[in-house]
Amino acid sequence: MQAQRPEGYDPRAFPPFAVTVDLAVFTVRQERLQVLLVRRGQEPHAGRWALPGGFVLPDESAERAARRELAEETGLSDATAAGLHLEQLATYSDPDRDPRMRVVSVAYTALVPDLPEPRGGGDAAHARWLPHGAHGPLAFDHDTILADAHRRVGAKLEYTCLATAFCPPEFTLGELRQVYETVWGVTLDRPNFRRKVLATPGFVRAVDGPPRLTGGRGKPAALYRAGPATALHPPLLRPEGRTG
Amino acid sequence: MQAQRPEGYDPRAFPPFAVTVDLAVFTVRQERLQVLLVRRGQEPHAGRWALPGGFVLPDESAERAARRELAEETGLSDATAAGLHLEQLATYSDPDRDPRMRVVSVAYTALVPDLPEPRGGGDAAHARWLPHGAHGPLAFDHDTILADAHRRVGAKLEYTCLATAFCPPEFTLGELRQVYETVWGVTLDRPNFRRKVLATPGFVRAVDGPPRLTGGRGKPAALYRAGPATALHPPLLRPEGRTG
DNA sequence: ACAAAAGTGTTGCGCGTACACCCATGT
DNA sequence: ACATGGGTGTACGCGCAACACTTTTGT
Repeated sequence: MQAQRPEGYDPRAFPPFAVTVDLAVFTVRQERLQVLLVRRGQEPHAGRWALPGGFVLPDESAERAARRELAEETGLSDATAAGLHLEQLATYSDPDRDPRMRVVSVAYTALVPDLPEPRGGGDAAHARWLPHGAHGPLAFDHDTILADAHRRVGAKLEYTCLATAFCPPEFTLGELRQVYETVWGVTLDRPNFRRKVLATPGFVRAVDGPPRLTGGRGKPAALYRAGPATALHPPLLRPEGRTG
Repeated sequence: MQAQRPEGYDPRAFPPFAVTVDLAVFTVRQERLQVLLVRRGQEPHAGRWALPGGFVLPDESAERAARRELAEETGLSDATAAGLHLEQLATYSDPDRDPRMRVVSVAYTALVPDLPEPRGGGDAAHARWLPHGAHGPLAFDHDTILADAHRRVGAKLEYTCLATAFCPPEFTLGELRQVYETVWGVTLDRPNFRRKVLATPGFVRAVDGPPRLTGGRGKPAALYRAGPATALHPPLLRPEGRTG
């Protein structure tokens, strides 16, 4: 980019771009995929739901801005939010995506476990979890962003160990399987899923202490923690055809 | 992002961000992976190689800016450049990535066939193909961008039909295999590769007319064109372990 | 004759799929 | 007793890796 530059470096000489971050935050809750959304109070798109987000400040990277916004919107402490999985998705730059001015937005995807309902500390008073798809059309191009994020998350479950990011620190294999089934919208064969996960070194580590717990009815299940592995080899392919 | 906004909409009220695109353009040439680079004439990083790129104009999206720059740097007509594979990679926004001012750059990856050496029409006088790795440290954070691009391309070859983007309109299976071997840095079993490609519906279509051509010594090979398929199922996994 | 690359055949193993079956708990 | 979910075992089949082998060109 810095190859040849038509004029000097007076910042005012460049078209005024605003740079923001948008967050597509997912969780699995009540056997449904849920998205963190805020309700817009002003035009444009007043009354619609939108992805949380905000401006990138002059001295922070987009990643830092995204993590800051994530902490604010979820109402978690910065320390807790620092441990959440956050990943850059894509940048949306259509000149008309915001009618007010030129806004380029770097979208991030976050995967969080089943957190308490966000009682935002001040800034994000009405950030709420909504089931994915159970909200009307979102503001701006956020429907596109959300669809891209969902596709990305579904694809990454196939070849990474990302699914543990949806789970609490200790979880059962049934809960982990629930993540896959919810995100993909399919049902998986329980025995095969179990073998697949346990056969992948570093995916999960068994908790040896009290090796069982109940999730309601049925036989108590062993507990596991996320392992050090990040990649999944060979991949855990979802049934049926492609997603794209 | 537009959820709550601290002040009005005077563009001057926002920190001055410049938004640019950087291009990681790959080709396979002489059995090597080559990258399109420009030499910097001014500080900072004068004399170093850098990725081609430029500013996003006020009324164009980043994608359009990238395609415009691609046409300029390769010296191709807009019509030809419009057919090239272009894909958003990621956005780089470290506050210190450019010492002059705050520059947020959206990086794109392009895969092109073995084009004639770019004799840039004016703007890009010294854009050149260099073998990947045969250039010193690049300017700014372009080493990071290039490494990310290479990793992305390698991964996408596994589960997409993208490899044909490196090939001319008609190509032999040997040339297609060369793409995989060059990008991955491995050697593939020829018979198995052939079967794998031909068994994937829509990956390639045989050219029936004059069904052979010579690439030097050896038996003449049948010619193929890229098919309509974009995904590759099941994937064509590279040998050995992961890339990350 | 030899090298080099295309194309065909064949075999065996690994892994995933699809089941059947037992175990432990709540109602 | 029965439903529900956890955990173990097993058999079938597809896909791929790893060869051997033939064909067609250039030198």
